[in-house]
Amino acid sequence: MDHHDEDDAHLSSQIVEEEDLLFDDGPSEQPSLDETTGNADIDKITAQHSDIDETLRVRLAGPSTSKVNYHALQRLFTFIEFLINYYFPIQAGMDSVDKAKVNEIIYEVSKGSSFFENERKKDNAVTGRINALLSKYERIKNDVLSEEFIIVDNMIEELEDERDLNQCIVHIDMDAFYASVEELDQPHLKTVPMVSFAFQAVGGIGMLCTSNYEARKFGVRSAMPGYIALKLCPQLKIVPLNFSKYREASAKVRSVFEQYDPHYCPMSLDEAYLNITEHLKTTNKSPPEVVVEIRDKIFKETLLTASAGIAANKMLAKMCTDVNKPNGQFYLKSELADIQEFINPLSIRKIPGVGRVTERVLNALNVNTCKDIYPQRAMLYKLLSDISFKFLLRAHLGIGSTSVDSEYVRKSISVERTFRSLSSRTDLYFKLKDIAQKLAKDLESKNLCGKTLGLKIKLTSFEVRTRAKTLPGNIYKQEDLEKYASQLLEKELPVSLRLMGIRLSSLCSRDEIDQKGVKRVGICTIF
Amino acid sequence: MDHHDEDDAHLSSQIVEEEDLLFDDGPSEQPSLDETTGNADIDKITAQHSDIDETLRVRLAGPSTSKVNYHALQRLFTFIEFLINYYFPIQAGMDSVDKAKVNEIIYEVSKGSSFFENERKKDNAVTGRINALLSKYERIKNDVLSEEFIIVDNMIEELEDERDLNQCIVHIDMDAFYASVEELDQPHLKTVPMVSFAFQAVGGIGMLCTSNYEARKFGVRSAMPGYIALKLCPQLKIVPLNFSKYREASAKVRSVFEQYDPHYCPMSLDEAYLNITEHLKTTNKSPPEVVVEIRDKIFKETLLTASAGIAANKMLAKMCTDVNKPNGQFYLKSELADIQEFINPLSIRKIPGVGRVTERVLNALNVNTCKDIYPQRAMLYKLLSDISFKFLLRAHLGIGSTSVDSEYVRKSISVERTFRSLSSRTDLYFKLKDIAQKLAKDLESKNLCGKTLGLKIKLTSFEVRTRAKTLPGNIYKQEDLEKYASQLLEKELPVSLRLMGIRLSSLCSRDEIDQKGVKRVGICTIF
DNA sequence: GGTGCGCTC
DNA sequence: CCAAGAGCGCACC
DNA sequence: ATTCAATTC
DNA sequence: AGATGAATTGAAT
Ligand SMILES: Nc1ncnc2c1ncn2[C@H]1C[C@H](O)[C@@H](COP(=O)(O)OP(=O)(O)OP(=O)(O)O)O1
Ligand SMILES: Nc1ncnc2c1ncn2[C@H]1C[C@H](O)[C@@H](COP(=O)(O)OP(=O)(O)OP(=O)(O)O)O1
Ligand SMILES: [Mg+2]
Ligand SMILES: [Mg+2]
Ligand SMILES: [Mg+2]
Ligand SMILES: [Mg+2]
Repeated sequence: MDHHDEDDAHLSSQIVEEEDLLFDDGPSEQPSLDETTGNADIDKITAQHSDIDETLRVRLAGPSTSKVNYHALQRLFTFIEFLINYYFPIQAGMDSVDKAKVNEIIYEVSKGSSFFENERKKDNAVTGRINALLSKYERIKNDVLSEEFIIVDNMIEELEDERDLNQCIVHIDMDAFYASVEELDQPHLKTVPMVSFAFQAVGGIGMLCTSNYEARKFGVRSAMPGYIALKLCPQLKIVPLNFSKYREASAKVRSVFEQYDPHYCPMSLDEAYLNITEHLKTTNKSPPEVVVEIRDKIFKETLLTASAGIAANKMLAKMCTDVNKPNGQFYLKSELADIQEFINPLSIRKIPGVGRVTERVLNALNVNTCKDIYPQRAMLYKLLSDISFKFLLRAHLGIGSTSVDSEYVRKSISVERTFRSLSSRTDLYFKLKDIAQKLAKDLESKNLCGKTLGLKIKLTSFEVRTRAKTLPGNIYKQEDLEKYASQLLEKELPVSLRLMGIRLSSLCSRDEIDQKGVKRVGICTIF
Repeated sequence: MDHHDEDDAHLSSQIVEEEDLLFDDGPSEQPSLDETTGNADIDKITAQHSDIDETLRVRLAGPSTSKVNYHALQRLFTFIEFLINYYFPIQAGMDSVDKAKVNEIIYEVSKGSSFFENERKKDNAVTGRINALLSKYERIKNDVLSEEFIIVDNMIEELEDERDLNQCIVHIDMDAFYASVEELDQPHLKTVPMVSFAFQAVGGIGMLCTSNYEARKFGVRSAMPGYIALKLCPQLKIVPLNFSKYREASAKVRSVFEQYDPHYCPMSLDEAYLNITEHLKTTNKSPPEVVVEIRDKIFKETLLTASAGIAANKMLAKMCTDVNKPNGQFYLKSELADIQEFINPLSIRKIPGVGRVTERVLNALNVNTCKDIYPQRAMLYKLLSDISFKFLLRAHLGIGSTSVDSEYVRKSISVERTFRSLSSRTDLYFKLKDIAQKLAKDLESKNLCGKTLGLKIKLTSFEVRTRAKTLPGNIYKQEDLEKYASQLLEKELPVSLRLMGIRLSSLCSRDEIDQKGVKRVGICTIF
């Protein structure tokens, strides 16, 4: 499991400013976008659907949630039902359209590739984990577990003490951020031709960073390789990234946040938490009215739309943002009953921190929606780690952190690159040098050094390995990074690689180290 | 009935270029838009709903169709139903929201005004007409009418001869035209604050010409007085008209039409028919592909969106445009079966030429949707005029004119003005002079003169009267217009008026008349 | 030909 | 308190 | 301290 | 044929 979000400890990956991801290596020709080749006999593929590898199919569909937006749908349903009853009682009938078709296409197009085989391996590993869990589950599922129920219920009481319903937390997330920024300069991308955005070009088009809502209708999503996106949507317009533009837009947005909460906590270029409790005292607007105002200012400032969630804590606020996603907001009142009503029907996948693997695991344990957590609590307590279990309990109770703070201490820094597969030691060492150089530059600009050096390699089979060494003192120079990384690499040879990366952790500011790299004793240390 | 559209005779009101509607009379202060006064206790009004005056309520709601878009809804239903069945079997329940509420508010706000009383009078008149029809209907409804069936079925055979399925007719209509043009210059109008557009200012805000789709959610429509729109939507942003901008945009759009059909037939600034049969021979694109291309060019040219319908004739094409209205298109294949399937479920109100009165009449005769026309054909034949009946038959059969031609001969020209009520003869004659002057100017610019002069007056009670006189020769000079109009007005005095207008018909070009105003003999006359 | 009405944008 | 303006067609007289 | 897997944007 | 990059956290060893 993960739960890097939502702890007392600071939210993970808070910043990720995605600086200079414009590469200086590799063949930097613009990928020819008119390459509308291989238009895919999609219908043929679609026809022959089989049920085997269903879980793989789902996994291959990528990490994005999709499925169904319960609350938004709920509103739609009531409105539709009203129309139906009011105007005519209608009866219809049809079968599958989108989701399954998209998954099927991705599956067929992927089949056979190294990537595919590696994914199959991972999938099998998950299946193994699940089976192990299930056999434990089988053993206990008929037990009464009265002791466990007591323990858990005490635990819940303790967690309840964490609950703070007095803060008004807002989560704001720009809609299709990079895509929308591009549309500002090229308004024709907004409509009929649907666009999306290439990340990098090694051989082909590379990976997509995001897609506009037009493209999403075709199943085109973040983190999808370009060539698959083109199968799903041959007209797809692909445009290269312009980080500086996104950073500019982000700065404008943040200047608005600043006005409502000077301690606002940015989570990425397009996303932040605000605690508007204090601001509310200065106005007689209601929370949703304030948030409309914020989004309005953002729009006036950038011509970009944002969505927002308003709730008692960060977890709930984030979940609320999803409810009315493009260009909408959702206000969850800080009442126990409202919170329960909101959380219960949601798929556990909507909990931030529950991804596709955790979802599969929990589904196997008959936990599909948040309301399923409570009746299964004793069983989950026995099967999951303490941290994971408490994470789920908090989610089910709608309890989360309310601390919104812009202070941020980086814990690691890294550079990694994918390339056409290499095996020769000289080629590898050459690449490694580039990577070390880039990392050294980054360390320089951030005035950082670190004691733990990590090497990451990805085999051509997509298997990933990491090796690390904690050194006696802090390093930051290119030559040091290269030297220790090379030592780690040496032990892995011979290998055929498609990626290498270097990471430095156990960081500290260079101002704090003496010449030998040993960290000076902090002034405020306790002796 | 009407049926000015869809005949062999040219489509009515083809042009209506809405020239210089910027008034030179009346107090031309900009209406104070911040006048957010009288914010309406809407909920109070809404609470006390009663069923009396239901038809009046509907009438007061204004002429726009609204109700329900069957085909669009059908698609929505099937998709929603799929989601429901696929993800969870849900049951909901709710009551009235929009339509009824809007009608109720309009009704309550209008009640008591002169306008309201006049509308009530008209409504009663329609009720009377319907009752007369119904008593005829009662007498014959149990007859077998076998003769009539035979006659009608022969008529249908004849009409079938008119059917031409070999043309590809496209109807294109810009979305929320004036509103969208304004949004180009003021993009912030696009979203949260909803906008709409004032026509004229006498005392208050005047009439709205159109509203953007945001405003339509509140029930704000074309031809609604501003003060009612503000009750429905107090945040409504009202902006004055800028005809020159709309004309510019229209010209750009038409330049696109020109490329696909040089004989395209504009029906208004934002609307035209094209016959793309010839164009299709020059490409291997399908009709919908060509239309996507057209709409795409329009967008690239103007940044405005258009909707389109593609079908075998003008009537069907126009109906198709409505199916996917904002920014969409619908292609109806030119197959008998498809046409029937398309037409049958539609409300008769969707037939262009069937307005709110005809709808009420037909509903009273148990004709609600187009498919009801056929079984009722003998009855309708006996109750309606030959022209009206044939009009309905054609609509039901999906038969319509395919002639698309830009030639246009104007049949009348007029100027009319509303003002704060006047009664004194001197005031009235003074106004009449202004009107005559404006008409003389228009006649000058179009090089026209005419033989029939009409006076239109609207009493303060909203009762409208027209008087006309056909003169021995053609006139066009301000003094002549004024003289004859004054003679007609004189006979009506004393009256208290809110509008006067002068119309000239039986037109001909000034080049064709001799000095006495008598039309010269046409060169091509047959003797 | 004159008048009223319905329809369209 | 507050409901447009331009144009066309049909029905009836 | 090391490694791997999961998660997020 | 073609499947990112930066960062965090948790679990296991
Ligand atoms: N997997 C990824 N790899 C690289 N960049 C990503 C990835 N996912 C998202 N991003 C970048 C591009 C996005 O525009 C930006 C913000 O992400 P996110 O808020 O999740 O989606 P989005 O803003 O594009 O759409 P939306 O928020 O409307 O769903 O972060
Ligand atoms: N009484 C009226 N009814 C309709 N339109 C009118 C009226 N008076 C003036 N207009 C003008 C304003 C409109 O923008 C323009 C085109 O009308 P129309 O195509 O019916 O609506 P629209 O283009 O505003 O919206 P949409 O076509 O999306 O329904 O004609
Ligand atoms: Mg976003
Ligand atoms: Mg985001
Ligand atoms: Mg329009
Ligand atoms: Mg129109």
